Amino acid sequence: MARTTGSHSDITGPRVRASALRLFAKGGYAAVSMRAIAAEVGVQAGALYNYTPDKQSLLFDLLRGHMQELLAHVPPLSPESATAQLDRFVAFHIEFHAERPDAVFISYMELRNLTPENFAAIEELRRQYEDHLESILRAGVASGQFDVSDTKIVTLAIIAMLTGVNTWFRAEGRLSLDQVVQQYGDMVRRAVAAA
Amino acid sequence: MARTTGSHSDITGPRVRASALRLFAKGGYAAVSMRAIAAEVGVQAGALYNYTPDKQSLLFDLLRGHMQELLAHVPPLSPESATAQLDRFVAFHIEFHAERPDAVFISYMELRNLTPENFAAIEELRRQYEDHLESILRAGVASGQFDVSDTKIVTLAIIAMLTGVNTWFRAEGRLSLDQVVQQYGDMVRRAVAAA
DNA sequence: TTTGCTTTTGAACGGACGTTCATTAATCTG
DNA sequence: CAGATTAATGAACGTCCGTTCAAAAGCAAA
Repeated sequence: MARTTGSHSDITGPRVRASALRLFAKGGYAAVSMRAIAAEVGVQAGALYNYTPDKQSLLFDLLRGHMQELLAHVPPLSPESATAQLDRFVAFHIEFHAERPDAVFISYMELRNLTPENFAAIEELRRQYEDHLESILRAGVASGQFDVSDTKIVTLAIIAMLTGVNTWFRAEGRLSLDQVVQQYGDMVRRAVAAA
Repeated sequence: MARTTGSHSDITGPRVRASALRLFAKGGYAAVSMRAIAAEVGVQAGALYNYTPDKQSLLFDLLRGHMQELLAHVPPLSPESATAQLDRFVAFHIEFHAERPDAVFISYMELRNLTPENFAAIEELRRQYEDHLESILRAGVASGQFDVSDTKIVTLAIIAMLTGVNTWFRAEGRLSLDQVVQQYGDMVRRAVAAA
């Protein structure tokens, strides 16, 4: 046997990435073999190398793609009030992350399995995202809407809190995503608002 | 060669656990081999099996030990004001976690490498810790000191925020641990305080 | 229908993995 | 000092790993 009937790179390529994402999220990069990914796609291990030069690139491409999509969708800074922008950021972060639990998970868990160069590239994208939120906080401090003594720390605290939603939120659970967004919006607003 | 001069289980045992903790935190459970742990201890791989029945037990014992120590040290509920108890909890959580970055790290990252039974045991300990914070929040709501509509969510949000400190805090950094505790105490207090 | 391109197979490579165990040396007990 | 106990070695087990590649087969254009 060799090429199989109906095989096309336009179909197999996305399936390779989807299976790798799912399996890396479930079992961890180091514990998932190329053969396991191939089995889910329905090909032999050798065929994966038509779609990635190696296993490391497969991981890196997934993380970079996720971070680039995150940056592409974050609501841009605007002349609106800082409070409105912060509300919008909270809603965006929770909703965007809720739609991509696997990608979010590996973006936090598999950083240490990147080569140093690949790690640095992802960290740079993450820093850009953090800077975005910090800009909103700075604007609020400047306008007197927020009372925050250290915008860097509060940035990291807010992002950690929001991303934590992914560890427990289930669409079929007690609360709707909208309710979660409301609750976290309240907490964040109160944590930074000027008296 | 066989038994080496100066070898004692009282010495080697702790060194095995310390090396496993350090290497699991640095490289991940799946990526760290028994031979790598043995090399750091200074023995052959076979000698590790005097101290653990297998690799999985080594991981589980580290996680369980960490969670048990956490529960043993958390300030007990008291008749104090809820606000004071919450402040104390925030300080405790940040300080306890800052002292054990490796154990904290593997307790979050390596859960999926536990067998289902071992995972359930750790989750139960974690639940106890979360319940402790939620009891403080409930007490504050009952006394009118806190305004929190969903104590479960706020519990998870606070713990995620506090644990996030470990991802960036460095003792030699810009802020002292005391300053960090103050900042997070402020944020948490404002996020839950009644108007 | 032929030709060239695309896609996959399946075997093979060397190496690393967790774990076991007979053997042996060091240490402790009395 | 002798015997019992403890602790480690080092080789071996079967298995799986990431990756390579010649060969083969499906597909598309002429």
